[in-house]
Amino acid sequence: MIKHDYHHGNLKEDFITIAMDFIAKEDVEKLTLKVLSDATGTSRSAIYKHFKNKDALIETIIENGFDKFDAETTQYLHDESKALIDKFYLTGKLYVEFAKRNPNLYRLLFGKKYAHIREELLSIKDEDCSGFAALQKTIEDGQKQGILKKDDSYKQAIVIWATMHGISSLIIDGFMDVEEIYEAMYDTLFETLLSGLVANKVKIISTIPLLNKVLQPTN
Amino acid sequence: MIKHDYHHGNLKEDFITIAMDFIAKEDVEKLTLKVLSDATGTSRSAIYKHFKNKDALIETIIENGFDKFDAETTQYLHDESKALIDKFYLTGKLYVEFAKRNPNLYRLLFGKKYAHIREELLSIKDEDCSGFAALQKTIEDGQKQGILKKDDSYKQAIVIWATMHGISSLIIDGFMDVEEIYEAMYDTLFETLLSGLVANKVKIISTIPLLNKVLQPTN
DNA sequence: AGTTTAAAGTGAACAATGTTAACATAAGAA
DNA sequence: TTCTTATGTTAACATTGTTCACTTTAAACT
Repeated sequence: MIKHDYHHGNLKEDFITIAMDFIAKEDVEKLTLKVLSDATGTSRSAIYKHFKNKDALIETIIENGFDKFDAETTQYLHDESKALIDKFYLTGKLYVEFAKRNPNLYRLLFGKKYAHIREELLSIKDEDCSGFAALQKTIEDGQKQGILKKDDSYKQAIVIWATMHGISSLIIDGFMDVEEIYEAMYDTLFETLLSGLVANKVKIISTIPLLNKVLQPTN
Repeated sequence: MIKHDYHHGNLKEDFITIAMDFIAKEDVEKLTLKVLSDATGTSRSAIYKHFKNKDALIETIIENGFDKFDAETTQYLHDESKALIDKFYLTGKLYVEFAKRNPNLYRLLFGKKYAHIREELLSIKDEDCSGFAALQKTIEDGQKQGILKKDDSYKQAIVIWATMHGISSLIIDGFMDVEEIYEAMYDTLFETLLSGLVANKVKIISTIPLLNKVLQPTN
C-alpha cells in the first residue's frame, strides 16, 4: 500500500510558482495540467481543489504577470530625478526589454488568447495603478512644461504604447534577429516617435546624448 | 449498407476553401479536423490523404493568407498617380483595415504560434515580391526626392511597420473600442510617425487635407 | 479523549483532439 | 480484364481538460 502525501501544505502557491517559472521558459500553450501535477508530485486532478479550472490558474498568472510587468517597467515614470524626455526613452526601453526577457508572459498578458480574462481583471483593478495612467500623466506633465505638443494625452499615450507594443511584438514573435539590431532599432524608433510628439522650438533637456543630438529645434 | 462518396473530386481544394472561410469568422484555434471533415462530409482522417498533417494545411492557409494580404494592402505603393506621402498614409490605412477585417488571419500570419511555418515560407518565397520590399523602395524614393530624412531605409521601414503592427494588434487583440476611436487614432498615429520621418523645410504635397494641415514646415 | 466534519488528496472515466494503421473502393493504365 | 494506385473508411491510440465517487487527514466540537 502506497503512502500518499495527502495535505501537501501550500499546493496552491506551488502551482502558481511552477506555472510562472514554466512560462518564463516555455509558451503557455505547453503548460498542461500534467506538467503541474508532475512537478508537484500530485495527481492530475489535484489542481481542481485549488482552482475552478485551468483558466482560473491562468487568471492568477495573468494577475501576477501584470504586477511583475508594472513593477519592472514603470519605475522611471515616477522618478522625478529623471528629465521628462528621458522618462519616455528609459520607460520605452524597459518595456521592450521586459518583452524580450519574458516573451511568453508578454504574449499572455497582451495577446488575444486570454483577452477575456485580462479584461475581467482590468475592469476590477484600480485603473490609476496601471502603467498606462502613469504614462498619460507624464505626457500631461510634458504638455504643461511646453515640451510636448498640446494634444489629446490619451491619444498620445496610445501612440507611444502602440509603437512600443509593435516593436516588442515584432521582436518576440520572430521577425527580427534581436541581438543584432535591437539597440539601434530602438533608438531609431524612439527618435521618430518623439519627433512627432515634441513641441517645436523648445530646447530638450536630456542626459542621454542621442536625444540631445537629435531632438533640438531645427531653427 | 451505406453508399460512401469515395473520390470526392477536389477535396484538397475544398479543405483549403473551408479553412479560409472558417478563419474569416473564427480563431484558428477552433479550426479542428472535425470541423473540416463535417464540412466536407468526409471522415476524420480523410485529410491525411491530402496533407501530411494539420500543420501542412495551416501552411497552405498561411501561404494563401500572405497572397491575400499583399493583394489587399500594397496597391498604393505601386500607384504612381498617388503623391508619395499619400502612399504611406493610404497603405498604412489598408494595413490596419486588413487586420480589422481579418483579425484571425492577421494573427495567424504575424503571430508567434506558427512562426516556424511562416519563416519556412518566407525563406523560400522571392523576397522582392513582399510588401516590405515595396515599402522600403518607396522610402528610398522619398529620400531621393528630399521628402524623407536620409537615413537607413531598412530601419525606417521597420519603424513604420512596427507602428502599424502595434496599432493593429492593439485593436484586434481587444485593447480598443474599435469603431469609436479607430479613425481619429489612426490619424494621430500617422501624424506623429510621419513628423519623425519627413525632412524639415520641405513642402509636402498631398491630396489628403489632414496631411497638408499638419506636415508643413514650421519655419 | 473521542467523534464529526470538511478540506484536500486519489484513481477511474469522459469526450475531444491530432494521428496512425489496416482495410475498402474506385479510376485509370497495362 | 486486371493491376496498381489514389483516395476514401473505420478502429484504435495517446494526450488534453474535466468530473465523479472515493479516501485520507487535519481540525473543530462536544
